[in-house]
Amino acid sequence: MAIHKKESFTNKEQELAAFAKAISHPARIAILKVLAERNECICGEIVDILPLAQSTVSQHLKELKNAGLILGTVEGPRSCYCINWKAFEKFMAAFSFLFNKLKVQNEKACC
Amino acid sequence: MAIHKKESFTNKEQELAAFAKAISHPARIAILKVLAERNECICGEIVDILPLAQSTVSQHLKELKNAGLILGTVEGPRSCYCINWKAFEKFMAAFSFLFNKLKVQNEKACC
DNA sequence: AATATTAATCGTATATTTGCGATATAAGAT
DNA sequence: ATCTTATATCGCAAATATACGATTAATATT
Repeated sequence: MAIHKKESFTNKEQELAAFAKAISHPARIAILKVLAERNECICGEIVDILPLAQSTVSQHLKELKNAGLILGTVEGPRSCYCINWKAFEKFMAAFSFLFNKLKVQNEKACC
Repeated sequence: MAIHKKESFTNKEQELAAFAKAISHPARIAILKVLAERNECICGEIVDILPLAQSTVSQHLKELKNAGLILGTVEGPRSCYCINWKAFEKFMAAFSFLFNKLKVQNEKACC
């Protein structure tokens, strides 16, 4: 790749892309689903549910956390995660804004 | 990676992830924006607008097309693209369904 | 027919992602 | 103090993604 071109795009474009990237893996979607189903914050449970090694799950959790989609706190020897609904709503709004706004304009396909 | 684990997840999880992956790059979001702004289907215009080489833009267009988010037809020596609103709506619905449905259940964060 | 224009594809270099085992860390239990 | 238990991190291998220039293909133009 040699040169990063992502910087040439707008902040909004980058933010939306980063959000999409965070949920662009089925494992991370599965994790979000588990976290959303139980209000109780889980962690090791996710490892049991997903067909992935503990280290891999931990890595996916880290990515989701870095993207701001989940919150995590240490509770003794275990970690408690949950969905950050606010971040989620923010991104959903940005998403809808970008594409619904535009949709009203034209609607019909041309090809 | 050696072993693909994506197959271990549900179809819905994979579809949603694939959709997210398609829009997980700022260049592709920028392309979608351009296509949505003009009902007229563009192609070479995108190359002029984006800070990327023609081959790179073509590659991004291909990915968007493969993901079903845009439609493309050849018009003589040029290609005409436009947004596939139906696919977009379908995925937006799946998206909202997955996360809004769950959101109603609990709403409050626990961490 | 020869040339220009437009876009797709090929080949290639580099970067990033994904996944795992091994190890480290940190707190609770014995 | 030692031993579990739970989780994060490190180091590595393999796969994918990103980007570009060069080439090809297909159609208009001259």
